[in-house]
Amino acid sequence: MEITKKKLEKQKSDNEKYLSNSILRGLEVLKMFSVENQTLSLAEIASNLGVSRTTPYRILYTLEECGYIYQDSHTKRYGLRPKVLELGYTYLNSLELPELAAPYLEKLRDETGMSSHMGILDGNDIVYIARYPARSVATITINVGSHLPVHATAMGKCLLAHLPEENKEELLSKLQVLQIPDAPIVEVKKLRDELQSIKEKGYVFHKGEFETGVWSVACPIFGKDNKVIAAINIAITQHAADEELMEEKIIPAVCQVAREISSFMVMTI
Amino acid sequence: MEITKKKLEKQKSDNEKYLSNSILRGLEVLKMFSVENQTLSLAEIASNLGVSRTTPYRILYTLEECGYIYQDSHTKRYGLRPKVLELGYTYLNSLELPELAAPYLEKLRDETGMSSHMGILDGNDIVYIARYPARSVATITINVGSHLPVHATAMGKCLLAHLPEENKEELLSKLQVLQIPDAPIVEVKKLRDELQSIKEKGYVFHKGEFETGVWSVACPIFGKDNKVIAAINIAITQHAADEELMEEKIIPAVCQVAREISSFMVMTI
DNA sequence: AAACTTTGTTTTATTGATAAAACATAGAAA
DNA sequence: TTTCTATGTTTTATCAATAAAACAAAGTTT
Repeated sequence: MEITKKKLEKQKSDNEKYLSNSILRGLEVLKMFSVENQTLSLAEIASNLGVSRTTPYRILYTLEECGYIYQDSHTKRYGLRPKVLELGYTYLNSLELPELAAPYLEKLRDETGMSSHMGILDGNDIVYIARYPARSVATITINVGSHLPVHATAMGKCLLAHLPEENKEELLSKLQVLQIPDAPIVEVKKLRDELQSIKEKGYVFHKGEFETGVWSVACPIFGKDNKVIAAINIAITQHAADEELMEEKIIPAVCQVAREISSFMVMTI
Repeated sequence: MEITKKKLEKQKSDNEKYLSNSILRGLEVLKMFSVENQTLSLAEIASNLGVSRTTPYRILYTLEECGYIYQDSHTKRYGLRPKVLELGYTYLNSLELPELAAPYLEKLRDETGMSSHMGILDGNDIVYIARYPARSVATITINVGSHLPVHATAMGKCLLAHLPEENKEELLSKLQVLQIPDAPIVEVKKLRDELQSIKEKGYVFHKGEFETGVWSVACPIFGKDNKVIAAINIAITQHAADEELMEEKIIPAVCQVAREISSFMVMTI
């Protein structure tokens, strides 16, 4: 009993000794709001955090005072304010990537009539950094800033396939250990074979799989030294998709635009 | 002496009693990174915060552990990671506004060859929520998420002019009290007259002024009940601008697109 | 090479954040 | 209505975050 407690304390002082609960929870609160939950009550926030209502009461006071959230004086419910954009945009603005690729992605969207995206690697995830939704009414709704497990998306696999061997293996073993919930199970051997064939073909064509109901064609973008730096894709809802069209027109179009972006990247960055 | 201290303590317990320093500083650290300062050292962050190095040391440890920042193992310097996008994009994704206006803003950009933007009101500020940069090389670089004082921009004045009287006066008095640094001095009487004429004309044409070297044409966007909900603009660097072109082509084009967006807003939202 | 400066990191006393409890209020159920 | 439950708010004891100081290591200046 004594020993167990000591061990736990030891672990804490090794791994979490400098973790700040206040900051952890403050950021968690900001991330708690979503398209589905645009407003939240104090009780909801407290329950989501798994703490008493005192803690978020103070956090919410602070965030409101800073202008990141507002409180409806009648319903007492909280919601995000535009100022939260300041937090992420400093990062996005520091990237040249989406800016430079914008005209190409728009062209691709207009040529195919489907939504085009760009994503980069962040740990085990693909992060969407640019998005040009199809002009049609029913469109794909994966937004800029979204994170998805790298092995669950066409863009992710595409990026993974073209990574240097050492980085690829490191990521694969991490994915196997984690076995991320809601994502497909990682069978490393199978995945490794798939990545090999992706690398040879130069593109990924997903018909459904993880992104249920979505067809997706992805290609890698290369920078200096022929290193993969990003991926682009075209996505369309399954019921609007046509296999022949995809094979004959869309895949070549995505590959073509990816090559154009890559050669532009090599020239500029 | 005694009394002064007591007074200060009283004030604190009234206004700041629930303010959390940890959260305040954590968010300040995230905002400290910029296009100019993409990486920062512990000492720089501590000095910017005006505190000892211990505090940011802990904050940075926490933010790194959460995946919002990284530390270069060699230089020891810190930088933002893509995960910070998660903080702001939940908000942007909850807005229909930029999504619905996108095709119109793109059209406007392509017709004029200049950068188009959309902004909304947030307290005393205009926040940019959509941006379509000109396809030319030298372009305006006011990014989505940027905040500017409402009376310093064409979009801001445009929005302000069409606000209901009570809200307008409330904002004007706030602006006068604050006298925001780096922004033009607010002479309420003069500004009120200007807003009146803006409301009659229906657009704002800025030749320079606060946004030095930038010409800008802004129009209001109206939603249900004819309430102003946003503004759009076209911006171009001064040396590329042409007064006759602006007057004859650009201003009518912006007004036309603004009307189109407004009538679409009334129909949909 | 020696002294100085700066930077990152660790330790400890003090200050501030948190949880539990108590309270107030409002809406739902009896 | 009365009771009950849920929610927001305030108070106080405990626990975590902070500043100051001390330390180690690297880079500069002398």
